[in-house]
Amino acid sequence: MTTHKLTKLEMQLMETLWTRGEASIREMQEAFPGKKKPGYTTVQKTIYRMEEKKLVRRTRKIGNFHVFTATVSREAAERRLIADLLAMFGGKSQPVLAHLIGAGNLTLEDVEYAEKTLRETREGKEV
Amino acid sequence: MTTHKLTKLEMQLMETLWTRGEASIREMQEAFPGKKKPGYTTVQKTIYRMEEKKLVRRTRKIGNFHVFTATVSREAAERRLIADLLAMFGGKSQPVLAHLIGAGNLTLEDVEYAEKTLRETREGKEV
DNA sequence: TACGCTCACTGACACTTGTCATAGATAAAC
DNA sequence: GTTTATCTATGACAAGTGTCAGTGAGCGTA
Repeated sequence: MTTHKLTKLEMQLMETLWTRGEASIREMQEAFPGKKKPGYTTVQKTIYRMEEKKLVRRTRKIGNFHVFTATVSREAAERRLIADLLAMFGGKSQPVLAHLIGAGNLTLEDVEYAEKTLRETREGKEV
Repeated sequence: MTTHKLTKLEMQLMETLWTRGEASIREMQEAFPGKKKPGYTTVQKTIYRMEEKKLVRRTRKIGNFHVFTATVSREAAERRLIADLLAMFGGKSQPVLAHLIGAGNLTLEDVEYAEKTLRETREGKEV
């Protein structure tokens, strides 16, 4: 159940795989967000290592190159990141929430929605 | 303004410094949470490195040993962790919030409080 | 004062990660 | 079929981190 903890670079590569379903090394490198794309071989090496860690898998070969797919879900990877962050906060979510609000990019609507969800879950449990 | 990103071990050592104000190597090692305390020299080495990174400072010497203090605030360190996590989520807080709720250790009260805070902030801005 | 315990400091090691460089294979174009 | 461009695959390196081991210094007590 417990997946590896992904680094930022790994997450960015996975992003392409998660949204497209599959991609080649070159595609992942060119789809890289932001200005600073890593070199081709950097992406390649990283993907190879992710392959050893069973995070991705090469599914087929088109002409000269391989096509990769993610073998862990975005949900699982993200969950792992959150779990690790929470561990840093002694397991308490509240301070994390406070920081998210402090960061400023959490709207009132987001929180209202979260509250509604929580309330429904609680009611569901109480029944 | 941008502090170093602290590791889990570093955060746990800082925890002692933040709550007590100051501590010796031995104190930090013994105050370590959980079952698996790192060895004395491990803590020592880590603190020395944190000293080089200007995260802690030795303030005084009692008898044989040194007493350390944090030179970065808990707020700043935590903010940095959140910022880095958010970067992994493409800068979007909402999915993080969703995971926090999914993790289950975020109470309805926490969210209600957060909502109130947000609402007040918004009203403050609109006035 | 001499012994023993604790601490300081340094060096070393294994792993992980991001980064290149290079050599060999292969497909595509002429 | 030979050339050219693109991949593959492997090796190397510098940082950063967690972990120990060993050596030397200082304090306290008998």
